[in-house]
Amino acid sequence: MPVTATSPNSNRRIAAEESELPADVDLRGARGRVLTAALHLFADLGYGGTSVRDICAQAGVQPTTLYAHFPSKEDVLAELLRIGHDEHYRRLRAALLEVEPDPAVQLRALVRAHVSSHCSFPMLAVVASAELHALSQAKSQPILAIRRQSESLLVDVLERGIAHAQFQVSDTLLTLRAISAIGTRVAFWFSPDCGRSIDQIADQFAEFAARIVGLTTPD
Amino acid sequence: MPVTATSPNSNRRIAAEESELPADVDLRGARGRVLTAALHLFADLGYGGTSVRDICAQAGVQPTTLYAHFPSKEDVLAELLRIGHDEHYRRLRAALLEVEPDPAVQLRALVRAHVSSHCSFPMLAVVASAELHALSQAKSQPILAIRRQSESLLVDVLERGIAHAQFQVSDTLLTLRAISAIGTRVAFWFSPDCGRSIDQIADQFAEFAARIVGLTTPD
DNA sequence: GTCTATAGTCTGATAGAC
DNA sequence: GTCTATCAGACTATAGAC
Repeated sequence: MPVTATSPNSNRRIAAEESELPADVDLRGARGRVLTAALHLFADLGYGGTSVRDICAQAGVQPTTLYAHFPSKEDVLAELLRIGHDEHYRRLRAALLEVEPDPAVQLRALVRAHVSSHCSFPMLAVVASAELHALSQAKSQPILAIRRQSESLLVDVLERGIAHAQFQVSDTLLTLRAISAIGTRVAFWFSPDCGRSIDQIADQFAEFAARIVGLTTPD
Repeated sequence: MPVTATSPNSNRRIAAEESELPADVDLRGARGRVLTAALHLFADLGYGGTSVRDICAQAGVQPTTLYAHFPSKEDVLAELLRIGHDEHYRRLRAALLEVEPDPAVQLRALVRAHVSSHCSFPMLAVVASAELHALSQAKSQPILAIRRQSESLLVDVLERGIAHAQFQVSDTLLTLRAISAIGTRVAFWFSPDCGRSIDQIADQFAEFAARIVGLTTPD
């Protein structure tokens, strides 16, 4: 397949134009509209580049209505990050539960879930990976805890694959970093118009992860 | 090697504490101090989270001195992004010129340069990958041009490797994205204290890139 | 819960002395 | 080129009516 859709002249940091929040988030009412508006603006302009007025204007409410639902602008970001990290962790865990306990199979399942989660919620993922630093230590702590849980799912699979001599890997941390990075960056360039389905991308990157740990594919 | 140094409780988006600018940047005088201060603050807090007053306070000059050297705060960011992209491109090109014209060798050389560049200038790299969106279209255009040049170096190598049937790759764009992502994310977690040297990381990730394109290593 | 009005602060940027 | 002084507007958040 040729190289296309390389987002040539735009300096937008996210290719996706639309984005959903996970199904369990209540989008009705002002609170939901504020969350949706904040998600779009934080993804596009960053937390610091977005004002409470911007969020409320896009949500179709007055600038003060935000404060009826959230203590502060920072808490809106914290809630979006919590939603995103929670959904991501649940998808990873669900993917693991669906497959047989073979490290190679589990690795592919985890990477597929990691990648498809970033494709399904690109704005949440961009905000999660680019705006966490805007949160105070106190508010980022529970989110970092979820992130560590998700990371440990992959670490455990890598370590089991290494212990079973299925994976040829000399440095677990670097392997973790490389495989994670591939998925993390997807959120920034994926768009439904990129010519590949989410499943195609997830399968391809699961294959790359398998190759990284030294699994060879029967062609 | 075990998993360590996973930056447990910090929500800083960059692990590196110190960062140099490339050697050809003049750090003497107020202009250099403003650039250095802005680099640290943009990397840590983002463009929108940093004020002109913050930059000048850290640089040890009065808030107006910035305007003697740059037309605006945005131009400070633009200059940092230009420096970073320029240095990155020159390192990629130099790496290519040093090796024999074999796609497998060239791929490893490019990835080593890509990774070591992000390790050597992590703050520049973080700002480049996380703050480009803060620039207006007009000011981001020349920077995006450099980025496309750098990207095409890797694309060309991938396409030659595929044409020579050395690489087993079915989707060039996804391969490009995966390999680029591994290097891009390094800037966010690398620190001299992470227990690996820049060369070790660059070599390991060059090996991962080789595996991704289907090259098998003679163990 | 949503509004109008606004407090108090910080913002990027400029004018003009030296 | 660096300073002091400052403008005009935008910022987050609050008070209080309905």
